[in-house]
Parts: sequence; C-alpha cells; structure tokens
Amino acid sequence: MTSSAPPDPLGFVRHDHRKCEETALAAAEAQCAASGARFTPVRRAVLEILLREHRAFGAYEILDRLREAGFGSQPPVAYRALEFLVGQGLAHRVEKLNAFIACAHPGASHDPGFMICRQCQAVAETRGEARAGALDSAAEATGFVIERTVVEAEGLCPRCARKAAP
Amino acid sequence: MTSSAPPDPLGFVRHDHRKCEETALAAAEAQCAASGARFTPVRRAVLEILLREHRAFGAYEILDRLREAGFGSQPPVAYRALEFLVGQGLAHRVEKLNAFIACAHPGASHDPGFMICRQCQAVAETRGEARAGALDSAAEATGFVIERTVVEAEGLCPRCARKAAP
DNA sequence: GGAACCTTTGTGATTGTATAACATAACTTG
DNA sequence: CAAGTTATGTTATACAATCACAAAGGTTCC
Repeated sequence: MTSSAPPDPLGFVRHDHRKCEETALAAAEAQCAASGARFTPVRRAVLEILLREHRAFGAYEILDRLREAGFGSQPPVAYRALEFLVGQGLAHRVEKLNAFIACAHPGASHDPGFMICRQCQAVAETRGEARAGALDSAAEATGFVIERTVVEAEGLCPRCARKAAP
Repeated sequence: MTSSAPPDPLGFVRHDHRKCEETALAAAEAQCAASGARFTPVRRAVLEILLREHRAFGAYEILDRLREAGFGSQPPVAYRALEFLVGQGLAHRVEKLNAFIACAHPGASHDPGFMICRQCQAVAETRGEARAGALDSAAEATGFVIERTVVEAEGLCPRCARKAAP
C-alpha cells in the first residue's frame, strides 16, 4: 500500500455528468482563448457530441450528428474538427477502435491511456502518464526518440466483469 | 544503472536478415506442426511477405503481392491469412498504422509493444511484456479486467534521430 | 475406394474509415 | 478595404474490413 496518486478513471464511475460536460466546455473555451486557437461552431459542436457519453465515437457517427445540426455533411468536416480537438488535447483518438473520445482531464499533462470495455463500450481514460515502463526502457536502450504513445487496454469494465463472473 | 534484462528491439539494428527470415519461417513451421494448425501456401506466403522487412504492411499491400504470386486477390484472402498468423502469435496488428507485422520473437510470451519510426517507417517490437505500469495500477484500482493491451510508441528511430539532430 | 464431414480458399458485393484536391467563405492584419 | 491566412464546403477516391455464398481440398471412418 503505497500512497501514490490514486488513478481516477472516469467513465466507469457514477458522477454528475451535466457538470462534467460544462466543466470540459469551459476548459476548452479557456484553453483556446489562451492559445489563440479559434473555437468555432463546428469544433464546439463536435466536442459537445463527444462529451455526451464516456465512450468513443466513430467519425461517421459524429458526421451524422453534424448533418442533423445543419453543418456540412462530408467526411472532412468531421475529421478536421477532430484533428483540431486532438491537437489541442481536448480529445483523443482511440486507435483500437478507430474512434474519438473527449479528453477526461483537459489541461493536464498528456500521454493518455485508455481502458476499453468490450462489452458495454465504455471507455475510461487513465489519469497521469500512462507510458509503459518496458517501452521507455526499450527506447532508451536503442536510442529511439518517443514522441507520442498509444496505451490501451481492452477487457471488461468493473460493472461488466461483475455480471460475467458473479 | 541496474542490470535489468536489456530489451533487444530488432528492426533498428543491423543484422543478418536472411537468417532472420529463415529462423522465423522455421519457427512458424515447427509451431504449426506442434499445434496441429495447417501452415498452408497462402499463409506461408503472407508470412514471407511480412518477414521481408521490419515494418508494418497494410492489408491491401499484402493483397497486391498475393495477386502477383497467383493467389486470390479479394480482401478476405489476405485478412484470413493475417487472422490466422495473428492467432498463432506469428504476426501482430499495429493499431496505430492499421497494418500488420511479423512477430519478432515467435514463441516468446506475448503482449507486445512497438516502436514506430514516423520517418522511415521501420517498426521494432520490444522484447518481453510491454504492459504499462500506469494501466495496470489504474485497472487494479477500478476493477477493470485487462484482456489485451495495445502499447505503441511513435517517434524517431535511432538512425533518423541522428539525421534530424546532428 | 468412396461417402460424409470439416477446413480452407475463391469471389462478388458491401460497409466503414480516411484523405487528396480544389473552391469558397470568413476572419485578421496592415 | 486589400492582401494574406485560416476555416469550411464539396467532389471524388483510396484504403480497411466484413458478409455471404460457392467451390475445392483434406480427413475420417466404414
């Protein structure tokens, strides 16, 4: 039992989601204002879509909702907004799912990790650096320069695990 | 400076690649014989393609080469062979690239990690378990049950890093 | 040997994911 | 407001993956 910082994987945990969304949007606004980036209507709309649930959304699902909301309905519309959000650290790409998710800890340092439930599709982002020890040591040993990492686990979330093995 | 087991990331390291391919093919044959799996011509052809270079191959690139070699040229031909190889642990899927690579350590325990050079496309597989510490502790803390992990780093391989910052 | 069975391969068609290329609109700055 | 930059819209296309069904090849057992 060490007293290391306890991970706080949102998404598997009951919480006031309304507040969750509001906070994230406010943080996004603040950050864009600070960095001089333009938080345009499409970009905001995409972030709002991503924030509605703690799961990953495919680009075409987002595109459908953009169309309904009166935005352009061609793939680049969604991909460009997503690229922007990912660039700002306001969203992440979940490689294993070819899909996107709102950042659960905007503002915090980044190199996120994800836990993906294969049963209910919930996705939780780990708090803090997820960089693998084995990767870091392998990189150091060979002189590989790490720029970005992908760290994802697929399995069963607490709730689904309980159901599966009672 | 501890004396921990040194990782051996093939792919960034000069080596006798001819021997590398032969060894891997022999290992594949042996393993399939042992497990009763059929190492058929298409499957062998795909593994040979993957073994030619230490990088990841897209399914359609593999498909092209299969066509040239006289095999069927529809996507399922490639995907089925790849599925077989991945199932046998003879190849891996690199999520970040939506592509496939021959296993660099066939027979060894699995839960591989990859280092991907964004410049020259070389990919090296880490030796040993790449599972991230932060992931494991986050999973433990929440009760998430990990079944598979994706651990990948994108950056510059030693050679390209040297060129970039002399 | 051959009938019944199972696994593997071939093929056509379709869905999902992602980007290139180019035109237009809107915002910023001098 | 003119010029430059950034963002959006739209067309077309490339790449990734799967479904469904038919045909071929091994295996088993009588």
